[in-house]
Amino acid sequence: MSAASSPKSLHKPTLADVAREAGLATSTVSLALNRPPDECRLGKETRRRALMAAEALGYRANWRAKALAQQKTFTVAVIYARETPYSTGANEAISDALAQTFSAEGYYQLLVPIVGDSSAWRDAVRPDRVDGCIVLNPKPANLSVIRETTGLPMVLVNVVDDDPGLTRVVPDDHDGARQLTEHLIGLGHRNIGFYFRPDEPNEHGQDHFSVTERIGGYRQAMADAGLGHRVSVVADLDPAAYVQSIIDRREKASAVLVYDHFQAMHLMHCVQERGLRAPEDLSLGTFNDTRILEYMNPSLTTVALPDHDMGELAARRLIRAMGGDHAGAREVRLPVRLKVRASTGPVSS
Amino acid sequence: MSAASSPKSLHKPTLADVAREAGLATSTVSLALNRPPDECRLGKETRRRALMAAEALGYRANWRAKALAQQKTFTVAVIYARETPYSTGANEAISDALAQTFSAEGYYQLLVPIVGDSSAWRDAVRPDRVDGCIVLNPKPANLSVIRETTGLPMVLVNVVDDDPGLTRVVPDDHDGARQLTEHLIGLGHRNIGFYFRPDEPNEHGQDHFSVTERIGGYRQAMADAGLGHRVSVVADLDPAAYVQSIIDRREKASAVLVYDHFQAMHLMHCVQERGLRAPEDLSLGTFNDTRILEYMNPSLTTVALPDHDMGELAARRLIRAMGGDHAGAREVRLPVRLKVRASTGPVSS
DNA sequence: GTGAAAGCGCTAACAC
DNA sequence: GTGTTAGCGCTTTCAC
Repeated sequence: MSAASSPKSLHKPTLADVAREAGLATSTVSLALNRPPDECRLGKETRRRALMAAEALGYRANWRAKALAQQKTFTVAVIYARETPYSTGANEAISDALAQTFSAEGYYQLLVPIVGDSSAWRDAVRPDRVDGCIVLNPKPANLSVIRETTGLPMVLVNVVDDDPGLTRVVPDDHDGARQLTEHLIGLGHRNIGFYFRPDEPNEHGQDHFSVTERIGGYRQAMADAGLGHRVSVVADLDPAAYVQSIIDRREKASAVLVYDHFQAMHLMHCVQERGLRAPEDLSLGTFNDTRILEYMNPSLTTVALPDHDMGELAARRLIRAMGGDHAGAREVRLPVRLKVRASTGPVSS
Repeated sequence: MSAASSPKSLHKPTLADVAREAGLATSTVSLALNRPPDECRLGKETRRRALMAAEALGYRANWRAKALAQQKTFTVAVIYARETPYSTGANEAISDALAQTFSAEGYYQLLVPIVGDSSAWRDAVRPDRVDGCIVLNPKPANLSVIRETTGLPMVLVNVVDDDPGLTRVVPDDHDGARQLTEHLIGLGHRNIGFYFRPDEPNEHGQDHFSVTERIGGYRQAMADAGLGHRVSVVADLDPAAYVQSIIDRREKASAVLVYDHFQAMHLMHCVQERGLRAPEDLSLGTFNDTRILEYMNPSLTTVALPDHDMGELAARRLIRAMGGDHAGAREVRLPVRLKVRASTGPVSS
């Protein structure tokens, strides 16, 4: 009688309420509710009584209590950099796939923006708060902090890192750049540039790994075609200035790979503003396949990353890891696909 | 001695460990750790001992246990429709503001996509799981389900609804459409159309409220200018067909309001593909201010919604509501701003 | 097979 | 001021 909380009509029913209703012990009801019929020895009639009572009271196990008792939260943290808003452009399909997969598997997602001081967001990534975490698109500077986050199953998405202990899912950016470059070479281009505009001089002076990868693929394709001496990577001009340098012939380029879709759109804008035409005067190819690239005039040739697959695969790997299964390759590199559209054409000079 | 778990070096220290280390009771340590010095009567020396011990052991309160004991999770659910991926276009700044505000206030965000059967996501929105929820951009069909979610403080973002019990933060879409229409009228246009492409015939046949609002503002501005008879809302043609109807003169329009930025880009694409020029042959204005609209050629005139403010305000209102403070207007309508760019110009005929 | 009881780790009354 | 104790609601040994 001491701890017997009376089943006030507005009070959510607890396990104890159900047990009383069914005339059983709480432990018995708990078993009936959580274990598959075969996995526990429970009288058929007993089980039925328990289930009926729960049903009758509209019982739902209290999530908080369950989390404490089971030492699990069925929640994963999705850590992302605020500079590249969650699900923008490249991240859109990734995050959608994460959401789909995790909710299908009964996991909740805690959205954790990396913002400011690391102590703030590190708070969310603790074993008593989440069961695992996905790290989306981190820059090297953040990665080093994240790497220290011990004791949590973790999968990195879209990051190349040489720490062999970390599981990661990445797109084959290197190959994408190679494909795009070869496509341009195939169109007769010889003077092909790579344009990239760093976000901002960040503290650690390190760009996202994909910059390196894409430039690498570009260089290699150029070298393979005997055009190594024509390689030109420009990273210190704003789009308008870059276009000007092409017009002035200081920069010789009939085709340009642009680091990402965003910069490509910006560059295209400047190109047309200065009266150049694409692809007649300049061919433009880029990375990421967001739908709006089709709506540009001309529509943009781009390297499509396997966003959806990356998200789904990362989620599945994490779920497995949280289950204790750490098998499989540390780095999974997924293939990309070149989508040729109107912004790249034969060299015209 | 009975319940004294030995402080194994790899075991996370608990309150009991700290208490033992400090030679105090757990309750005392709990007070010292959680209450501001003035709010509780604790010996200066005692408090110091408690803090030192916690520090020494690297103690962090277990989140799960705290949640159970306090009946709070310091987590809010952010419910959004998967059809409009979280943070795409219009939502980008909203979700960023939510993230900023909530994390600054110590709240976690649970990301809850509305996908498929409502039972799946309703699971996340229970008082034992989260302390409150934000509902982003819901369509009427979902809204009715959400409305039943009882007992949770809730703030709707970007939805007009006549249920007086629900707090909501909305942009003044009606006024935006009015401003844009007046802008076009001011440029000499008389035949001004409104173009809108429904997503898909959804089950309930209801469009997002902003459709109604924007068309309403457009109609009103036309009527106010004595152009009521020229109102033409087209919703049953795809962009290409609509452009064709303009070329054929079946549709008389020298200017068009397009429902959103996405459809506007698509329409612009079709316009240019058919050899029309904007704004010379057709002026185009739209809604939502995502950066890429500037990169279009021509850049697009648009009605910018107060995304950031909406997000921040919604978060603050929810935090207040979770604290028990339900004061303030049920509907907060935030002003929008017209951004005139290159896609709208004087009528040329 | 079923039930009693001991936690999970913390907070909050209430004695002392 | 500080310690004792009783929960928060569920899971899970372990007797019976």
